[in-house]
Amino acid sequence: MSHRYLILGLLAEQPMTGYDIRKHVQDMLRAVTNASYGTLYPTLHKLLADGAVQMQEIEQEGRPAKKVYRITEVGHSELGGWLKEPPAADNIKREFLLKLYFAKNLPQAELQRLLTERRDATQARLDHLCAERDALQDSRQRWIVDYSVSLCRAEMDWLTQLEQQIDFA
Amino acid sequence: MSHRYLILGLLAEQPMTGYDIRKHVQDMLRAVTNASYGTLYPTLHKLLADGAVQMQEIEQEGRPAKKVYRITEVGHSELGGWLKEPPAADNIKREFLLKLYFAKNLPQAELQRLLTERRDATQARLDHLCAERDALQDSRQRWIVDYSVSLCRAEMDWLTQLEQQIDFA
DNA sequence: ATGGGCATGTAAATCGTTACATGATTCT
DNA sequence: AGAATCATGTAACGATTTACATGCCCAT
Repeated sequence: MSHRYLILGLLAEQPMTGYDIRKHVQDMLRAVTNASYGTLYPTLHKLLADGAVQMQEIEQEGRPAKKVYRITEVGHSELGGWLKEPPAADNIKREFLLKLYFAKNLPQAELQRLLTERRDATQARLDHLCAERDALQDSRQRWIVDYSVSLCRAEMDWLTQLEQQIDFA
Repeated sequence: MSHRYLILGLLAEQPMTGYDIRKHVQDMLRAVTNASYGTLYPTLHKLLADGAVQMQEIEQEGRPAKKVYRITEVGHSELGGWLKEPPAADNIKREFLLKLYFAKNLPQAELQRLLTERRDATQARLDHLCAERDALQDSRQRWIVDYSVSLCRAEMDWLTQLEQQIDFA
């Protein structure tokens, strides 16, 4: 997935800095991507060079100026074109699952640790999502969070079953 | 995720060709990665150069020889080391979700099409997984398939709810 | 004073996809 | 005849991560 459209779409809602975009990615769009600054800033620069976004430097007291980006007409039409195309298939890498798959080469204690840590991480994520969800007014944002919540819950249930199977084995 | 360990792990179970590995990825390990030949073959060559795997050319009648790879002691110990480390976080790209997030810039018809196509794809995947599951003897393989089934079901439920919300809006 | 949040970025290295190229066999 | 399966690979390109570099403010 090109992060180009991620940025364009976010800027279509409101002007933002690169830092803001990164936060949105971490907060709302975790289930979409995990883009870091190393991806985001260069893409922003490219978008600027292509005329799809504009940049305005805002002076701040006591800290360096920040660069606020906003989408242009060019950017809008590019976004529109992309939205109409069918989405690319999901691309997912789950190292955790791979280790589980190879678990027979592992002592039981290690296997249990793997599952426990996964459970803890998933639970933490679920808690965070649920807390976040209540604060949202925007329905689309709720859709995305609900998606993540559903998947987390499904994974928790699966983990529970798995742990039982392993305990009785 | 380095596909290095994926290959090592598969070869730890039985010797295979690059082609076989690719099939395993498509069949059992869809939820883990989607690596293609362009990743797999070069990684295999690297592993061979590093002495982590061995290669044996098997002549075949009526078709070109195939190259069967098997893991070495070096490879085993590298795999063992990797297995003990905590897994990297999931790395996820879901363009579909991103388009949904930006759906307010889209006419309702497009939105519905997006959801319908997703539903169809997910259902097809679910059917395939369920059929596959019944044929499995290996419990670890069932774990992975069960994981995928759980997530697919959760997504189907979420889609149903979403579609209802949109119809009444 | 230490760590976290705000805020920007770059460079190197690696990772991965896509599209191409080849060729025989078997199934429909 | 045409498609699928078996079987190998490469090259070009694009995407992404990681680690680094900088610097101020605020709270503990």
